[in-house]
Amino acid sequence: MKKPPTPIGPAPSIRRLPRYLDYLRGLESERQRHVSCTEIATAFGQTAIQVRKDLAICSITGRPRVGYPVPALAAAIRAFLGWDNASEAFLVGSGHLGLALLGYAGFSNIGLNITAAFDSDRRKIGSHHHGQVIHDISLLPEMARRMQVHIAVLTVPRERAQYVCDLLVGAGIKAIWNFSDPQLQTPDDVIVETVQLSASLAMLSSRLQAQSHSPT
Amino acid sequence: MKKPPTPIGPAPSIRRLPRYLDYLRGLESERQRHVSCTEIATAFGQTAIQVRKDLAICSITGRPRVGYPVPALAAAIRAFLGWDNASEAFLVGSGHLGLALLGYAGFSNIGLNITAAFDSDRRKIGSHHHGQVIHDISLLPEMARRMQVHIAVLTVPRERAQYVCDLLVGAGIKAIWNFSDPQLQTPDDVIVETVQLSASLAMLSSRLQAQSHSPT
DNA sequence: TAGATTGTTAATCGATTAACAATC
DNA sequence: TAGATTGTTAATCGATTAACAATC
Repeated sequence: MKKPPTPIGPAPSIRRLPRYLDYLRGLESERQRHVSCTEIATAFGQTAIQVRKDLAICSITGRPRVGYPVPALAAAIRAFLGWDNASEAFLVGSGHLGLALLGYAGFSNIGLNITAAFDSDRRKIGSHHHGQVIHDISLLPEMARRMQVHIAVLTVPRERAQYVCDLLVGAGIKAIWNFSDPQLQTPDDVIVETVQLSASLAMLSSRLQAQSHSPT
Repeated sequence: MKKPPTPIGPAPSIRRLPRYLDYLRGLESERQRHVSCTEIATAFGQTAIQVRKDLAICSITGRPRVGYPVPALAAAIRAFLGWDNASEAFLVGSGHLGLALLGYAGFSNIGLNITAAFDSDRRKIGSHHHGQVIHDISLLPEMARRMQVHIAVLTVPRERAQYVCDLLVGAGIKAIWNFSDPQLQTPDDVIVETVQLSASLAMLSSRLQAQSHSPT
C-alpha cells in the first residue's frame, strides 16, 4: 500500500532548490563568476550552513575562499532536478486553472513543456488556447505512446480525478502533477505530487485567526 | 528582520486540517454521528496518533470508545482556521491564474470570498469575469478601507510583485496569499503565505530523475 | 602566509511515533 | 464489566544548526 520512499534527499531541501536556481539566473546575467553560501543565504534570510547542505544534495563541490562557480552550480541543480532538458507533459483538464497553467510561460525555466492539452467536454474539444488545440481525452493513450510522454498535469474536477487518473496510469503515465484531488490512488511506481491550495490557505488563515485572538 | 514566529501549532498539522474537514463533510452528508481517529487515519493512510495530535490543536476533545462527534469536530476545525465565517479578500492581478482563482467555486468551502478583482492593465479594467468587474488597482486602497478587506490574493507578474505588495501594505492589507514572488518583503505584522509551484514541481522532477538513474 | 569558506561530524530542535494510564 | 479509544508523557526519527578541521 505504501509508496516506496525513494530517498533522494530531504524534501525541504529539494523544495528550496528552485529559488536558488532563480537567484543564480540573476547572477549569471550579471556575469558573476562565483558565489558563496553566505551570499546566497543573505539573499534569502537563511543560514549559510543550510544553503551548503541543500547544494550538497546536487553533488556539486565548492572551493574554500572562492565559493561555487555560478554556471556549474546552476547546471548541477538543473541536472539534479532533471531540468536540463525540458520534460514533455500533457495537460489533462482544460478548465480555468488548466488553461492558466497552459499559458504560463515560466515553465520553460523549470523543465516543463506542455505539448498537448486534453478535456472530455465536447464544447472545449477542438478549441484553441495559448496556441494549443484541446484534444479529446480518449486520444490521450495513443498520443502518450506515440509522443513518449510520461508526465501529466492533472486539473480536472475532483469528481473526475480518480477516473481520469486511472486512465493516465493505463496510458503509461509515470508522474502526475496533481491539482485535482489530494486522495488519488495510484500504483506504487507512479509518482504523484499534489498541489493542495487549501493547505496553503490553512496556513494563512490559522495565523490570521491566531492574531485576531491575541491582538498585540 | 525576522518575522514573529506566531506559534499556533506545527505547520504540518495545520496543512493536514483541510483534508480532515473534507472528509468530515462526507460523513456529515451521510449523517454519521461520531468518528474515531482510527477511521480517519485509515482513510488517509496515516497513523491514528497523528490524526489525534492534529485534531488536538483545534482544542476539541473526543470520548473514549466513541470518538469525536462529527459536526462538532468539523466546527472546531473551521473555528480554528477561521473558516466558520468566510473572509473577504481582494484578487490583485487578473491574469490567467488570477481569473482562474476568481472563478474557483470551492473557496466557499475554505473560508474565502473574493469580493473584488483588480488590475493595472487598461485593457482589463472594466471587463467582466465570473460575475466580477476588474477594477483599476488605484482604487484598491479606498475600497479596502471602505469594505474593510484585509486579505489579498496576489497574482501579478513577478516584476510587479514587490511594488504591488507595498501598495497593499499601504492600503492596510494584513494578509497576502502570494502566488507572484517567493521573495516578497513585508513588515513583520503582515502575514504572507506563498504558493510556489516550482517547489512542488521540483519534488516531482527530482523523484523522476532519481528513478531514471536507478531503474528498478 | 592568513583568513575566508568549504565539507563533515556532532548537537539541537521539532515532528512523528510509541507506550500507557485514564475513561467511557 | 471488558475493551476500545482517548489524551498524555516518553522515545524515535529527521532536519536544522553548531562546531571545527581541511583547504584554497
